[in-house]
Amino acid sequence: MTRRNRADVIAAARVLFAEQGFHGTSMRDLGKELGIRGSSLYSHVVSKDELLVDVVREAASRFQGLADEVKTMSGTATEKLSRLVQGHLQILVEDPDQARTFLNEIRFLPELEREEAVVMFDRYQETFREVIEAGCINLEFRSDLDVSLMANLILSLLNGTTRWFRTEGTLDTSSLGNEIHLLLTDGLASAPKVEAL
Amino acid sequence: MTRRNRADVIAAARVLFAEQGFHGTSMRDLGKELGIRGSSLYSHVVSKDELLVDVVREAASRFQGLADEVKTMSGTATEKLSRLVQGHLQILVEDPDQARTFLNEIRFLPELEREEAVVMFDRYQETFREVIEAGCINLEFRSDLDVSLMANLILSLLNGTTRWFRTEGTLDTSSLGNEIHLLLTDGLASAPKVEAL
DNA sequence: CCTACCGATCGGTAGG
DNA sequence: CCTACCGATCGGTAGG
Repeated sequence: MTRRNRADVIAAARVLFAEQGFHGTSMRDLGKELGIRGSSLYSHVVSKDELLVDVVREAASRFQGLADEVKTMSGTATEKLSRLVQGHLQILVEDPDQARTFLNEIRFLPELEREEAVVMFDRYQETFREVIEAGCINLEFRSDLDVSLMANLILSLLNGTTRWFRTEGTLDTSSLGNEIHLLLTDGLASAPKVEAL
Repeated sequence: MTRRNRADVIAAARVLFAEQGFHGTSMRDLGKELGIRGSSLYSHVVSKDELLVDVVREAASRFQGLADEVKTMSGTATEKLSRLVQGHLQILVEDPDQARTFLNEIRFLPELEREEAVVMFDRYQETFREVIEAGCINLEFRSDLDVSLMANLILSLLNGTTRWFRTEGTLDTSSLGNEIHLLLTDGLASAPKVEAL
């Protein structure tokens, strides 16, 4: 085994913060995961808090990237929503530990960084609101929708998948995305929709 | 101030476990919340674990109660789903701290109690599956639905509301329930549905 | 319900 | 990256 670097330490933090929580993980736990002493981590990192900050920031930047992509994308609101759903799921699935740490441990960040993360996530959520709003205006979606409520509901649904969706199962990620998008646009009900003119 | 009892200690645990997490809350924190020493809690409770067990069990029993109600209820699948949505939300809203502790801290239970809680929650989720399944069979819902996937998605959406829904806002709980039920059955899309014969 | 205390563990530092 | 160590805090007990 070669020497560990900062990236290794952050990788261990993603895993253990996701599994045991930030407060349930000690620096010695992280060291054990890497085969070194807890105190040795301080040659790579200045504090335990910093590790959480790093994991949350890398997740936030992924979400930001998706938002930027959708903002410059052409297509209907339905297509943009589909891309948001698929892209969001992809981020959750590509690194589930990073995603779970982001979702569950964000509240344990130092105040300044927590506020920063909250602002970032609201900017991200704003993209959802814009897409839904556009769909309401051009009548792809019901025009009486509570836009920010719907954004909250959609994100709740997507983020909740981290609690039970496993790529090892029979359903792959893009199929899950299709199912979710269909549920969001058409619902569970069986009657086929009449096409709007 | 009169002497505190076991119920007071559990009440404090609901609040602090929800806000700071199980591992982020010390017995001294709980004592401070009640205006007594941390060590004094041990005249009401045998361990810190026991507090988490109690909070999780009381939440689980509420969900079980809702499941029992719906199982003996008459009506269409759509009506039963609506009752599950409203009832589930009511439980989350009536004691948000209890609900958040149940949802987020369940993984920190001692193994035996954790498995017990997982079984309980699956029994509860089974009620959702039964209602969806019935709706698929009688064509209220699309007959090709992946039933257990839909149950997971619906519960993800409902449980996610604990992260942002506040009763102090403009939207009351039953209106939220109506919005969610409408989203689940009919989706976002604007075209009116053709009635099934 | 309190004081006084236990051994274990915490995040982190010094010095190599 | 290690050993040795710091003061603070942890869950919990004894004895009143």
